[in-house]
Amino acid sequence: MAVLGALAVEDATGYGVRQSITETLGHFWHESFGQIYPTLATLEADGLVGRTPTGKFSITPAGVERLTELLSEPVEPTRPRNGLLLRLFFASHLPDGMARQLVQDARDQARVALAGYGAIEAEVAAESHPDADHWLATVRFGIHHAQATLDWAQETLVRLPDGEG
Amino acid sequence: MAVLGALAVEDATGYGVRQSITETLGHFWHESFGQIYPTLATLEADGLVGRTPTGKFSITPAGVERLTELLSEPVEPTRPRNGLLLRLFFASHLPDGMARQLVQDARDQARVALAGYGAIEAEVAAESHPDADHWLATVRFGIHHAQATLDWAQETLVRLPDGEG
DNA sequence: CTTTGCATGTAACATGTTACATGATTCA
DNA sequence: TGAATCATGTAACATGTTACATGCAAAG
Repeated sequence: MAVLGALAVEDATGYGVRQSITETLGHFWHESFGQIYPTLATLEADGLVGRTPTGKFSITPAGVERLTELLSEPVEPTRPRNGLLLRLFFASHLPDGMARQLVQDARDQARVALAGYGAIEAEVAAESHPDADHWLATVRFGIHHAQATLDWAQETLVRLPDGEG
Repeated sequence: MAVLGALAVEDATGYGVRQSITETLGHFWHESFGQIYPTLATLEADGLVGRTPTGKFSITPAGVERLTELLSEPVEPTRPRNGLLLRLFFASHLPDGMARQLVQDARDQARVALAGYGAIEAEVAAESHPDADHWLATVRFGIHHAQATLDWAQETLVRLPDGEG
């Protein structure tokens, strides 16, 4: 889905697909290197992607159809694995002060993320691409959640007694 | 880490460990069935857990030490896989109205989650367990993020033109 | 002329899920 | 007595990551 989607936006080499996924979808999706090339090979064999004269991969009409099909499948719920919350839950077994440190780190990361999203938001808004509305929606999701983490961290730092485990 | 942590809270059978993880840690952690039993076997072989006379697993002093060690390891960043945002990003290839539907579904789920968290929050606050502060912090995280999803969904529904792909 | 980035791929490894198999106990 | 829940485990399968191997091109 991610590979076909990336190619639906623009033609690219396998390397380029990976860059698109890392840079553009990076905030909400990832694909490892070892999956992209085999996937492209399969897609090509199935006639869902072809090659341009310059050697780039290019999505075919059948590929576009398949993409729509894939996107229409129900969203499968993600299984959570939040290492921060797991540690916080068992914080009584953590060395003194470490729980607090973890929350501070999360706060700092949220601040950085927030700044990054702000830049992307401005960029997308300026571009006026036909898909800008949807792209903006994904960025706004990131902003809301980064802000939530920031608010939570600040609230939690007030609530957790200083120097506590 | 999750299995040792669960046993640090109370003795349990393998089945019970799974229940603890599903019910108590469920909002931020999961372990599949096929992992818990092999893990328990390894932990027992390593002397990190033992058995009570009633057959339940019980964490040993060495196990507690190991738990602290594990919890002290750096939080490894999770690789994102957000099916909702992926679909939204490529929404121009989605059938008409489906993007809107996805956001509405997310909003409804966030509302349900929020109500659930509220109940848990009240419950934890009432218990006055020594770890209540930390447990509350994890619940508050869920509340902040569910609220973020709710706010985002409402904002997005206003921004996305009606009946749009 | 050498380092960085572009480009392609594979194979070994690690992780994680599902389905199956089995049986005891409890409750209606 | 039959269904649901408790309880334990394994084996096949699916998924996903890392390290390795290779080579070209551009920039400094």
